[in-house]
Amino acid sequence: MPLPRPFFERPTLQVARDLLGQRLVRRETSGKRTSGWITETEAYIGPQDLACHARAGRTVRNAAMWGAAGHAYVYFTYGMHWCLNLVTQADGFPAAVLLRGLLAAEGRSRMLRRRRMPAESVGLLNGPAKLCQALGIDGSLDGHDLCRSGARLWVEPWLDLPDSAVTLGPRVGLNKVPEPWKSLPWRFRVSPLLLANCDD
DNA sequence: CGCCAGATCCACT
DNA sequence: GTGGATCTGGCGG
Repeated sequence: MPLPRPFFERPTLQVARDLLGQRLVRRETSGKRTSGWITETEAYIGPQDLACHARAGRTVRNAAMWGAAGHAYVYFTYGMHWCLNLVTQADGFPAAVLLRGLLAAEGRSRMLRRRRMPAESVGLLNGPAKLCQALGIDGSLDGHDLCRSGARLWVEPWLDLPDSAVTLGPRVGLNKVPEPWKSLPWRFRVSPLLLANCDD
């Protein structure tokens, strides 16, 4: 059962926090599943957030972020990478959660193959572009409804983590973004100690 | 280990 | 024409 739309309609920081420990599931045309537990997220909230793609208003690229919660916002960057966001809050307000890291759950060998990595390797899903490549997520899923039955991509409830298992920090890769946006603690991670025994 | 250049597109200015 | 919510491999300490 996918997480329902009301989960995503809440404040973005809450959604980013609560997505940790839940499971992102991708169903391919073959019907096969690949999935992973969410270990790292970032919140991007509104036109005034100067790190958010919506800072310059609504564009073709960021249109999905302005739409209803519970949809995917998938964008292309650096000439070769896709990144996945989950749209939050009210229809008409641009906000989303960037997924930055997963722990492999189902379909590890297929994910390794898509990433062209040998078996036994680490670093399979620890990055926003890596997890998209591993799960086969690209621009064709931009605007995809994660809450509809028959979705190709959705989030399943799994673990509810206590606050003691969550670490906050500044968002990553915001080189030219001015303060205070650059340093706001809007990055959420499952505490590294809890993942110390886990490979990807 | 850490630092950094190069890869490689496309939406936006 | 520009530069990015990134990744990888190469190089030096």
